[in-house]
Amino acid sequence: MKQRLAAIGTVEALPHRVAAFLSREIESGELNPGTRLPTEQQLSEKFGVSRNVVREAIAQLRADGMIEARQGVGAFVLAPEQRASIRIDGEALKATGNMERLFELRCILEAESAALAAERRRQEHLDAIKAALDRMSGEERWEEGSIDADLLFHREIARATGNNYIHTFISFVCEQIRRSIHYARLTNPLHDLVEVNVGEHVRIYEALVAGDPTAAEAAMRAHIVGAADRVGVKLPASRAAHSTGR
Amino acid sequence: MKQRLAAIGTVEALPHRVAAFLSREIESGELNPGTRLPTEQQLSEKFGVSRNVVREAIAQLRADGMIEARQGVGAFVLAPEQRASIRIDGEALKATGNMERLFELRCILEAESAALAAERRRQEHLDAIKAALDRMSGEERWEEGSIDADLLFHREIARATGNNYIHTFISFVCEQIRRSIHYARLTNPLHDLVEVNVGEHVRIYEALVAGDPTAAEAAMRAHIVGAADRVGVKLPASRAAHSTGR
DNA sequence: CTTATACATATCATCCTACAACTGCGTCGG
DNA sequence: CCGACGCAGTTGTAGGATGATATGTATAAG
Repeated sequence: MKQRLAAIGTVEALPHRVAAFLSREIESGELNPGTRLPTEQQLSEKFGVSRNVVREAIAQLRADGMIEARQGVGAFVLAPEQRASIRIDGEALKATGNMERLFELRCILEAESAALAAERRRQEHLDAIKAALDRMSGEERWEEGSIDADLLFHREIARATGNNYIHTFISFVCEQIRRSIHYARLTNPLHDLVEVNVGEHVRIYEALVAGDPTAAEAAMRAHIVGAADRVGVKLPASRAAHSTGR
Repeated sequence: MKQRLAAIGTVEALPHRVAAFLSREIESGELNPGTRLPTEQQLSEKFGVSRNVVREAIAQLRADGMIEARQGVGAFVLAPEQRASIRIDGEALKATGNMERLFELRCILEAESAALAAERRRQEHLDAIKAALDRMSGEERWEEGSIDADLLFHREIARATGNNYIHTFISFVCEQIRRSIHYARLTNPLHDLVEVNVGEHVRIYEALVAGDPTAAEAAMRAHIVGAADRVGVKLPASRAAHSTGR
């Protein structure tokens, strides 16, 4: 039996499609942890692709920790608890509503990150953050260069926390948001809001210099709510707006 | 019969080794973002493996968002900012200090998560959380079953936020921490602390039922600080301990 | 009958060759 | 000058062949 893989407009590579198919089957519970996958031979026949393609797909899933392959035996589905890594695909962000959720997550992470950074920042961190801020305010319009500087500003703050995980997560989230900005600029004229954006960043920076966690957190929350609004994302009514510190 | 040599210290699979090699080259900056990788042909000669192996290695790196392959052109190193996916390797947690950082991240995420859940939880969420709590307190000792219930408790709270990303992140972080628990139990007798653990969970649950975000956040912070301490992780002196709400 | 050895089989791991699809660039003809 | 075309190089896919490894099964020794 030959199964047709979803062939949406874009020409996604075959291995990716096979991996996505199997991944969905695993996530949805159709393939319980512990069960053995069909052999590569069977899979290649089922999907109508070469074994090479199947192998690449399985290699991906194995790298993601979803399955384990034992030579001479077969490939087995691993329980989520056994997985050694996490991966979040940027593709999934395109679904409606995900942008709001992502901004919400960003708000949580960055607000706390700003507070931690205010406590732990050293001079070198402040210098790096200041440099990004200068690059940002030097630009006339809010475009490629200044957006880079904008994101760098946030990453540098994350770095100042001294926590690599926070830095990694925030870097990732920021990059996802960069894409939405790129998209939003096509429909909205955002240029005249540069001063507002810079002003928000300056307030964050000043709080960091002062070493005031509460002020830094409040400034960051205010900024992210504003930034979300500027790209057309309405944060759900929640504590995200309560930028009153603790 | 001649005994078959047990393959102890099994060699890592070839694709994995190639991927690790290239990955190190990229991370260390020897291969700058934007540069083109050698062709698959050249790489297969360089490493003395088949092109197939090289392809699997590249497929892994591509899945990790490290490189981008364009048909007819070549494979290019992506800047960290351009990566479309995030992956955290469980192996890295073994490094000293990483456990503390992970707990810190967990504290941030879960505290806010609890607050959001207190606002948005529906009856079904409360039921699920209560079920996990009951399963946990039903156990005599803090072992496999009750730890499962413990983590389920936290995942259900994350689910109650209605934000998939939060749920995903917390699920992952929790699973990493489960391992540290398993390890910590080998050296520390933790059993007599069950009541403390359950008590902390009950307070979180009650805050959720009451729909009190501030109390939920405070209870969660207190719990995580306590949990970290019980598995031998000392959270860095920080606002993490200021469970005074906002 | 029990046990151990040898064999057969199934499966993944790797290698190999060939071709298709695509890109970039130079060439050639207008 | 310039556009159409073809060529070489590269990745993507196909399919077979062989090696490595685990598992089951039949066979022979005790």
